[in-house]
Amino acid sequence: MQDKITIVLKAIADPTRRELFHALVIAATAMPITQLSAQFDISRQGVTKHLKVLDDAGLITIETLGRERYCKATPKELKEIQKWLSFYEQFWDDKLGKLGTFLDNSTS
Amino acid sequence: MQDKITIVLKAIADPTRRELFHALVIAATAMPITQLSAQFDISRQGVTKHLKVLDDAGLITIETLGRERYCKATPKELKEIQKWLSFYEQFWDDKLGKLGTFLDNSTS
DNA sequence: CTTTTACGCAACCTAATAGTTGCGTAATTA
DNA sequence: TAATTACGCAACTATTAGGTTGCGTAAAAG
Repeated sequence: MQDKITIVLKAIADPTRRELFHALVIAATAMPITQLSAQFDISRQGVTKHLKVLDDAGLITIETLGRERYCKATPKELKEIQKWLSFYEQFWDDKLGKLGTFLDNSTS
Repeated sequence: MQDKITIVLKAIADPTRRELFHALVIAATAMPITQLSAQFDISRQGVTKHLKVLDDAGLITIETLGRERYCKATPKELKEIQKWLSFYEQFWDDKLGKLGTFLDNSTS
């Protein structure tokens, strides 16, 4: 299977999914799928598929209430990316320009 | 066309490309394609394709010297992701739990 | 009870991705 | 000069992704 970081990165790599996620974050309230998809010009099913991907990545949570399914953003999961990035920060302003080989304690 | 952040995120969303990028970062020296691809169990052409994607994202640079093409990592471009993430940091530990609507000054 | 609404499931289409192999060519080595 | 090496280009294949439509069903509204 795919590892966590790959799932999260793939989820936010799609611009439509970033928009969906963003809409949920700034809404700051849970929103049913139909209401959410009204803001986008793709079909409800298209939105549902994207939400599935976001859900699998842990970036949103979905809760059923009656016939509606309320989605809300869980941005905390973005820390996964922050964690991945953190290893490379040390190389950003090439403080460590040409130092040969480092200990490889980071994953992929 | 796709915007910058999408290109960068898609580039690092693939595990093989993250490995290639990582290998170049820790090598801390430019490396010809064949030498680099020797560390991977996909074909040279497969590696070349991935390098093209990383190059387009600005995550590596490639320089031709004689018959060889030297690749080196340019991790600075990861700042693009950091920038995207920064907007959502404020929501991480739900400091701003249920505050209604915020100003939407971030992109997608 | 009937109608509408919100949804999931499944089938389908198309385009993009990750990978391959074969071949040509320019640079290096023998 | 001849052989080898490093590479790009192109064609091909299989799988995944983003999107659609149609249909069934359970909940809510009339």
